[in-house]
Amino acid sequence: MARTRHARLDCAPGCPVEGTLQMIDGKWKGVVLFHLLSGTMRFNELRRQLTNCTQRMLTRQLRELEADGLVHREVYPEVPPRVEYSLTARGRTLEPVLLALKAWGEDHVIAPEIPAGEVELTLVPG
Amino acid sequence: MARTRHARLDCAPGCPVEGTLQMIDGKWKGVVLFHLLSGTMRFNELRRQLTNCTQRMLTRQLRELEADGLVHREVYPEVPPRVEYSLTARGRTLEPVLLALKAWGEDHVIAPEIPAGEVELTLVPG
DNA sequence: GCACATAGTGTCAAAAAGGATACCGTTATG
DNA sequence: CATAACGGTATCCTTTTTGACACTATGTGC
Repeated sequence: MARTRHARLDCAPGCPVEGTLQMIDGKWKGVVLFHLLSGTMRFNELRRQLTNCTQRMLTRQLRELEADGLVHREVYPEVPPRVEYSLTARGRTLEPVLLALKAWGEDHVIAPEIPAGEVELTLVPG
Repeated sequence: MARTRHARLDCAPGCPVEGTLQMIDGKWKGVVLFHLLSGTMRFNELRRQLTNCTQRMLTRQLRELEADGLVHREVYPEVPPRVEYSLTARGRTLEPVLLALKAWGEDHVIAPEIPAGEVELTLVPG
């Protein structure tokens, strides 16, 4: 179970907002869910996308997402081990949320990714 | 400054998602921002909307939101004290995010508010 | 004087989240 | 045998967040 921010969510008209945040607010969950939007990924594949994410933390967050029914974990009987993660149907419904978060972040938190070879200088008022 | 989930946000394409979550993920921030969408509110007015929210926590979260430029705090030279909170222009840009969070929460986390007088029984499979 | 209204602040403790490290299991290969 | 690949787990520690409690400021009315 993800973090329990609120023991009960019948507090006010805004509670659904908090309820959703309760599902996705662990460190790395947002970006993990975002990556899985584009398709199934294996553990290390995911991890390589996440700079500075430890194995321990990734495992924890994935297990919580799985427990909350947002992520599906498929174990293949192979050696070396092969485990794939994908969004559940329920997890897929988070797409509008994730895209909204991404859009806002790009506009207000960090500069968007700049494709290689396309460098643009931006002057920031002193 | 709100919680520092990530020291740096240049880690991957999904980082804007984490960047936005970093701004709004304190307990009560989501629901506070949501309420302020509909207009300016005073401290206790806000608090009455938030079941179980302590004065201390509300103050803390409001101060963080203010520091991050999402909320404007207006102090009136009156007694009793009168302080009003409202969304900044920057805070207003979070509307799509907040509405997406609310929509998902209503559909997947909790039942939506039922207007008084309109009671509907829902059977949950054992 | 006291009580009331409003909106806090300071401080410490408890709870929760995140981090570090060592270790594990399986099979395949040289 | 050692090493590699992959995806973990256990355990303890550190840091952060939240909660509890006491206290604060101002003017007004009784």
